[in-house]
Amino acid sequence: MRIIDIARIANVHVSTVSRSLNNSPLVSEETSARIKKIAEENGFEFNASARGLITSRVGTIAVILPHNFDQFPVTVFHSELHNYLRMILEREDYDLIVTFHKNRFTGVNNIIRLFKRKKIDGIILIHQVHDDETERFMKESNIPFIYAHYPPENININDDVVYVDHFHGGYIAAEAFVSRGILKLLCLKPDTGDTEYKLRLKGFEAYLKERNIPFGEKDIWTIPPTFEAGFNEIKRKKDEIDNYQGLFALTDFTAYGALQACRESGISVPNDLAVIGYDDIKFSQYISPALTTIHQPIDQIAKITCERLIELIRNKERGKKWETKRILIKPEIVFRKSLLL
Amino acid sequence: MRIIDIARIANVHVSTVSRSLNNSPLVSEETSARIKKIAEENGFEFNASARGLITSRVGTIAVILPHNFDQFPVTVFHSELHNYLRMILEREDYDLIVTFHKNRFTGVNNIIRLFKRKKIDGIILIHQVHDDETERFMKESNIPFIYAHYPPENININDDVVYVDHFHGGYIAAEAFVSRGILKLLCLKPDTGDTEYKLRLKGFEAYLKERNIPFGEKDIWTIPPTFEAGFNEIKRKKDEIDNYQGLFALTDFTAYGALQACRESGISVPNDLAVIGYDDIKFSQYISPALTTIHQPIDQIAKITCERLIELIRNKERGKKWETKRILIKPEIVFRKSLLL
DNA sequence: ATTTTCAATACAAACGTTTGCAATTGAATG
DNA sequence: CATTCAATTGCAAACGTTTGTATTGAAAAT
Repeated sequence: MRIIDIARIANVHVSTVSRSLNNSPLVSEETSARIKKIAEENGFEFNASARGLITSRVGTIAVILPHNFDQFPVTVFHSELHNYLRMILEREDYDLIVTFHKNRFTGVNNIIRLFKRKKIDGIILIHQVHDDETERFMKESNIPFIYAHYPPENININDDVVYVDHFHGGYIAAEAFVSRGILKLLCLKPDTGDTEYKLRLKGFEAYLKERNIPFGEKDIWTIPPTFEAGFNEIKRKKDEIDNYQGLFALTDFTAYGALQACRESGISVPNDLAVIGYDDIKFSQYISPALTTIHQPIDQIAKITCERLIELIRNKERGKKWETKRILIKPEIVFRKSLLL
Repeated sequence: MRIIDIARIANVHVSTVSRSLNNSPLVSEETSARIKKIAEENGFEFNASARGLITSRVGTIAVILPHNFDQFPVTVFHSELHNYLRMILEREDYDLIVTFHKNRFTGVNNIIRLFKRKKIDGIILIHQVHDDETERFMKESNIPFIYAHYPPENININDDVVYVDHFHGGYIAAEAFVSRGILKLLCLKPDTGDTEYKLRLKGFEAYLKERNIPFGEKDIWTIPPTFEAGFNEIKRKKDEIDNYQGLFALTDFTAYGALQACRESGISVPNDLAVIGYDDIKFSQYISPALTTIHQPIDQIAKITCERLIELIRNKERGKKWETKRILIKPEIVFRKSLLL
């Protein structure tokens, strides 16, 4: 069923059908109603190829993921984010293509390729695109795009971005400890140097400084962001642990490792050592003891990102110039067993 | 850059360029080489819309997921599967559109809609499509499709399917217990009635029967497939647990709950009670004690599914009739702490 | 009664490919 | 030297839309 078939049935020209189905005001009410009825009855759907050929609008949004596919906890986070994005864009009738920045086999830049081939309507970047080629391409081809989740420190000042306030996350973690009289604090920090981790730590330190609570370099242990690293570090430095009352793990997964090491070493959580994680991966509520942690509002990130991107796409369609926006989401702490409310 | 631009540079007709870039034998070696060089230099990509308009082949495969999006462990499994699928199809230069069977807001059947609009090349179904409308549509429109992961009992005998041998999974679980002299066995079975669970149980029972090991209705506890249900059931029937030496949880997540209940109830795993789960979700290696479980070879499922689907697509393109195939993958047991090797 | 205006509709070109068929080569055959 | 043939290449229609412009007919303005 094509619009020309509908045209024949309705006894009008194809262009009238096209206009009707696209809600153009250039068709009379009755004609349009008649056409829409016929289309409805026949389960008509536009041929996206034909349409895309002319309009370059194909009803598809691309999500670009970073390439650390096999780093387990990262994957969980991205999958969740992706699921939410899909749910939201479903409502708007957009399809979602998920891809990595570069094809690992051919080395081809997927963003550029996708856009050339399919005329993607918009792009959601879940990681920083560091290379100039891509950035230039996106700017030149005027594709609406938005960064999601990553802190804007890494991103061009003029790009749109929706991000979580990692500084604040660290800040409220410190607050949670201190307000409970837990003052001798230790931090497990990933060694990957990502900005988000740095910000979490800065927020943490900022609060402690405000309250004049001693916290220095020696209280920051830098390790890989893995279960194993968390486990080993706590086991290895078991003796030093006795000096601390609270542990802030900058990612949940390290916290799990630490928790296990504590159990095996006879350190009672939260009595001997209170623990706060960061991320609120779904498993954190099932681990034992259930982890108190800073919740990353994935659903919010997804929702706001989509809304903003769709706004950008609409702006572009109307040829409207737009301001870039940086939208900030405040994380919250969720209390469980590893640090009681 | 369009093929006509390349044609001008190469001083040939567009049709020659098209044929060259599509590896048609109707172009001489030198001409073709010249054309390909120019295309390469200019970073040429076909316009998928124009191409799709004619060929109905757009380089897109759709993955249809079930709608239990928010059931956590299910999501993890699907996300992993999806990730693998993406990796593999990336190599073949297919894009992946992920969608649910029906749009939850509009009620529109996404499979039918997608195919009408975009002329999807092939479909991977991660759940059973129960409704006749979809099934009829797929058959009539001759779309290559394949079921992945679900047991073929639910699926039309004439459809392609790649699935895991759940029966065998149950069988080797029983074998693992029995060969270690653990004979008084309990099974935690999900109450959802999915065929895969039934098969796992059947395999389990089959082995026990072979060995004349008593195992009856009272040894099967039927509960929701959740962490909480596993936890509560064990806590509630704590006294009865003393009669058992081994627990087979038909899904890892229930096993996690059971493990936690054991810890809180002073039941030592694996000494008092050995535990085997099913799925091998990534977390099973981090839970404490690490879970011995039946591994679902997600990577294999993904790989084989893709290979077969691509074969189906090729067959269709060549107008070849093909036999349907049912491909079976054997799961394996992975030993950790909850039942020692 | 004639012209102007306007809403509604029709016409036709364009989007970038693919592909059956025709035309052109140059060489091989009779 | 005329003919056949195969290998290349060119031509043009087709795919299903969108959209600027032209046409229509009737109402409004002169």
